[in-house]
Amino acid sequence: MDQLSRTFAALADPTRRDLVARLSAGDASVAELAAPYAMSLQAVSKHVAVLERAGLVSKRRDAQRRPVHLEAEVLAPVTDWLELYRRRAEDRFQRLDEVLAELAADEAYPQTAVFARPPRNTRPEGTNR
Amino acid sequence: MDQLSRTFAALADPTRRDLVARLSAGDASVAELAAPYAMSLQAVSKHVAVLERAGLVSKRRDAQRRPVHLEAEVLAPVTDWLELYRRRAEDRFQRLDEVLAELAADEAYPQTAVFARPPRNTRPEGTNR
DNA sequence: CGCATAATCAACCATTTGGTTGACGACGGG
DNA sequence: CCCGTCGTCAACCAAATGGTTGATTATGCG
Repeated sequence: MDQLSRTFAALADPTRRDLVARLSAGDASVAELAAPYAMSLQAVSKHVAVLERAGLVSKRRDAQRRPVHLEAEVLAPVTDWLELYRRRAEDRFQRLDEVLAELAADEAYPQTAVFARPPRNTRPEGTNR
Repeated sequence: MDQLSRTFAALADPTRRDLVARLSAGDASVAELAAPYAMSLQAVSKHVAVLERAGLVSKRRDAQRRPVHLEAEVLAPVTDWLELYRRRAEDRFQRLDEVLAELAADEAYPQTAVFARPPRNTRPEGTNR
């Protein structure tokens, strides 16, 4: 699994998002993290391990405790990905010449609408597994 | 499953992210979307359904075709969530008085480090399922 | 009408996921 | 030294995921 998939998957769980939220306020041990939840310590330990595999979190070593630290900078690429395609879609939506082109296309192919015009650009990123 | 989890989960798959990327360039039918992949049309249809359940995509109706349209605005809450906690972590990292407070705490509780000080704020968002 | 195309539905399968309980290893305090 | 705490490892389980094939439903074209 690629990095971006691991990160999105890690954040797709409400418990793990809550862990990230709490860790944004400061480091915490696994036991401290586990306390509020109605689930076993082992389950929380697994959640932390998922965050760690995604690079979202790291563990120090302090006696028996393993203080967990949020690596907030790895959130940036995720934001970047989201913003790239959100902006791309909105830019396209707002461009006037595009709208005019669609009108022209509607005249040329009245029954097959906009989407059916000759393909323009497909697969901006090669990302099939 | 909550909205944010559905969105993150939808984007955790490379094929689905590729679909979003391609749809950011314009609407496309399911068959058009399926063409580049080494998988069945039904599989792609399922992927589109996942995106639709997450609200990332909508389908129009045009004869037999179901042109798929990217609803880019639902990406915004995801970006907002990410930026909130990234910024919170970085702000904390940069605040000088925080650093001084940690030093003071280290003197008060020498063996139990920073993370073990009296809890400050836990659970900014109630999000355990 | 009858056929080809677009898409979904349905059943099935293998793998992953999120949780459990139980056992174990590492460490520090009395 | 021994006990209690912190954390992980291992095995297990139910449910969700990502794919398959086969059948079914709409729709437009000749």
